[in-house]
Amino acid sequence: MSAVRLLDELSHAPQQSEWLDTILKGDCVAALDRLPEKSIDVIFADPPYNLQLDGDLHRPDQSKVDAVDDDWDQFASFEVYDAFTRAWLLAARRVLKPNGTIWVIGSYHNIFRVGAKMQDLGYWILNDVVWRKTNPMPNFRGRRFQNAHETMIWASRDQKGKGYTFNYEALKASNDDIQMRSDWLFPICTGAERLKNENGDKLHPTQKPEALLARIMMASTKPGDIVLDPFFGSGTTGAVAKRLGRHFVGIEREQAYIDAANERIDAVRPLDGAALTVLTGKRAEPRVAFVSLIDTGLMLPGATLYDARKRWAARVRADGTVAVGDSAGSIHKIGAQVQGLDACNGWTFWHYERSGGLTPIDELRRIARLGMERAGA
Amino acid sequence: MSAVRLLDELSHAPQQSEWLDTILKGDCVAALDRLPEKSIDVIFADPPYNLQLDGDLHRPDQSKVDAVDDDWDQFASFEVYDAFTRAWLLAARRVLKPNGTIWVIGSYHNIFRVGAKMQDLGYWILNDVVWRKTNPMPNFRGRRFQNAHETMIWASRDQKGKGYTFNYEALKASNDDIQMRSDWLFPICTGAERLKNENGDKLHPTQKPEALLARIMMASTKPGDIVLDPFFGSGTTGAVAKRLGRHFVGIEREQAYIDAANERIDAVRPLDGAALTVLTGKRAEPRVAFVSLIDTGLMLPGATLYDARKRWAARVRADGTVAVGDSAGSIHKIGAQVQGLDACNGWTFWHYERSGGLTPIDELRRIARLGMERAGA
DNA sequence: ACGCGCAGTGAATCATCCC
DNA sequence: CGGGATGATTCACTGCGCG
Repeated sequence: MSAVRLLDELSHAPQQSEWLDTILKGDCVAALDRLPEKSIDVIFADPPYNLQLDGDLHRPDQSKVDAVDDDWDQFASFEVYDAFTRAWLLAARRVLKPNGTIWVIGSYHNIFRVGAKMQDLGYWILNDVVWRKTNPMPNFRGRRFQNAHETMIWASRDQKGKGYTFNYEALKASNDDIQMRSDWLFPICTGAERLKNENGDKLHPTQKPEALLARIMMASTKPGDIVLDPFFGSGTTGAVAKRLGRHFVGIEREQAYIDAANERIDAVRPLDGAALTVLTGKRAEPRVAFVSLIDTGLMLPGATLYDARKRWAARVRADGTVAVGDSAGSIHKIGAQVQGLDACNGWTFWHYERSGGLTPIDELRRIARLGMERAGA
Repeated sequence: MSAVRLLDELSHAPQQSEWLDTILKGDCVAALDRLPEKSIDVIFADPPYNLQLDGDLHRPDQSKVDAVDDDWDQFASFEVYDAFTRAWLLAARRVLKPNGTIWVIGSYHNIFRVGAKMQDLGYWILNDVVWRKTNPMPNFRGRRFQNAHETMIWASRDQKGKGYTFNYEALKASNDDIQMRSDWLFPICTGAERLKNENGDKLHPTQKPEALLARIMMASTKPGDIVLDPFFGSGTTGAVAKRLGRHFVGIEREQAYIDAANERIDAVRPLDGAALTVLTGKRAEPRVAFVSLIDTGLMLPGATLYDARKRWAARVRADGTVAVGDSAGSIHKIGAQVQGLDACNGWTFWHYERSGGLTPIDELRRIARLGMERAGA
C-alpha cells in the first residue's frame, strides 16, 4: 500500500478516507501539499537533527562538516537546513486547523534554528518542554556535560489561536493534584518497545518512547482528533494515537520504516472509550445564568447573600441582579466592587445561609446543572 | 568610579588593570569594543528576553503579578532583537580567547533566536543546559504547562576550540561520582540573597541565583580566569567570581545597578581553595506522580483499583485519573470522596490485585522511584 | 522557643462566549 | 468583527505576627 501515489494520481482533492490513519510515502512537503488545508488538530514532528538530509538535500556528511574550517561553508550548510526547516514548517502550518498546535522535538544541534524559524513564520510558542532522560548515553570523552535531555517546542498556529486544546485538569489530577511542569522525566526507548531489524539491530536511530507521545497526546488532543507526523519513522506517533483513540496521518520516505510501522500499528489494540475519558474542569461545564436559579426557585428574590466572612450583604432582586447599598449589578460586578477589585467570581464569593452556616451559591449552580442534565438541556 | 569613561578617554589601548574586577558603565557593545581582543576566558550573558506581554496578569487571589516590563526588554520586532543579539554576540566573540567559552541564558521567548545566531556567527555549541527551578511561578490561568525551567547555551568560540576548560573530574566528584548531566536543579533567587531597594522591593527583576553561577564557574573556569558579564545587572557574576577566586569584568548601563553591585561585591570574602568543592545543587526528593506508573507500564489504563477491604472499586483512565461511578479525579481526591473525607492518601488507600491478593499502589510507586532516582528527579 | 496561620511573591508571551 | 459580560485560575517558599 502506498497511499501517496494514490494522492498524486488523483485530480480531485483527496477525501479524508484516503489519508486518515494512513502512512503517506514520499517527501514530507510534497505530501503535506496534497492534504487539505486546516484539517489537522495536532502535529508532532521529529525532524532530522543535522545537515545530513537524505534524498533531495544532499550535503556533506558529518565528517566533512567537521573538516570544514571556513565560516562561509558552515553558514551555507545552516542555510540549507534553514530552507528545509522553513519549507516543512510552512507546509505543516497550512494543514493545521486555526486552533491547532504543533510539537517539534530536537537537540541543541537543530532546535534553536527550528524554534527561531517557527517564530518567524507566525507560530506562537506556548511552552518549551524538556524531556529529561532517566538513562541517557554517557559522555564518553569527558569533555562536556552528559547530554541528558531533548527539547520540545509546543506552539499554536497563530498568536491569536486561543482555542487550542490543553487538558489542564486531567494533567494536574494525574500529577498528584499539582499542575504539570515543563520538564518531563522519561526513559529512552529500549527493550521490547524498541523495533529491531532482521539482524537484531535497532530499526530506527531515533525511535521515541511511547510514553512521551502519550503525554503529548493526553495533554493537547481530544479523543477523535487527527495527529499528523511528517517524519513518521518507526511510527510511534501512529501507535500511540491508535491506542489512545486518536487518528493519525504519517509521512515517511523509506519503505522499510513504512512496512515496520504498519505492522506495529496493526498490532495495537485501542483502549475502550471509558478509559479514554478525559477529566475536564469547570471550564467545560455548561454555563448557568444566576437568574436561572431564581427561575427554578432555587433562589428567591429578596434573599440575602453574604461573603464567606459576612463582611458584606447583598440583596437578590427578581431580575437576577444583586444590590449592595445603592449599587446593583451582576453577582460578579458587585462582588468585585465591594472588595475594590477589578474582577470577582460571584459564584464562589457569595454565600447563602443554610441551617446556620454559609454555603457558596456555587452549590446551587451545581444543583441547577443536575436539573439541566435530567431535562436533556 | 566609572571605568568606562576612563576607557573612552584613553588614546592607548586600556591596560588590564584599568578594567579587571571592574564594572564598566555603558552600552555593552561599545564597552566590549574598547576591551582588547582575546582577553577573556569565559563570558556569562543574561541578555533581555524580549518578553512580549499583553496586559496584566493576576493571581487567582486577584493580586497583580509584578511583570518584567522594563524599557530594556522592549524591542519593536524580531528583526530588531536579532540585530541587537548579533551585535553583542559579535563584540563578545572578539574579546574571547580562542579557547574561551560563552554561556547565554534565556527562555523560550528568546533562546532559539540567540542560539541560531550564535551558530551563524561561528560559535560551536558544546551543550544546552537546563536550569530546572525548584520553585517556579505557577501558570495562573491553567492554559499552559508551568514554565519551570530556563535554558543555557554553552559554546566555544570556534568549532576547533578544543582547549576549552571543563573540569569534568571535579564536577563528577561533586555529583556522587556520577557524570554531571545537562539538567540542573536550583531554587530561584529569593530571601536574603535577593537584593532589595530602599522600599524593600526587589532591586533587579531577574537576579540569578549565585548557586547557578557557581556551578557554571566551577565547571568552565580555573582559578584566576577572567569572567565577563555584558549584562551585569545586580552583579551576581562578579560576586561569585570574587568568592571563587576568579576575576570579573561587568558591563552595565544603569547606575543604580552598578552601585548596588559594587557594594555587594565589596562585601564578598573569597573562599580558600579547599572550600570550593562543596557547591552542589539542591536535590529534590523524587516525586512520583500517579501518571508515571502509566508512563512506565506499571499500571495499565482500564485497570481496576480497590481499597483494602474491596468496598470500592475505581477504574484507571489513560489520562492518569481514576473514576468511581460518575466521579473522576486524582487518586487522592477520589479516595477522599468515596470515604466522605476531606483528604486521603491515594497511594496507601488504593490497591491492585496481584496473585489473588491486594497490594497497595504505593508498592508500584516504590518501584517507579528506583528508576527515577538516578536522574535526580 | 516553637508552631501555626496569613500575607506576599517570583523573567508570564496565561480566555471565551455572545451579540 | 469589536466590545461587553462572564467567571476560571496557583506552587514553593519567605517573613511576620500571634499564641
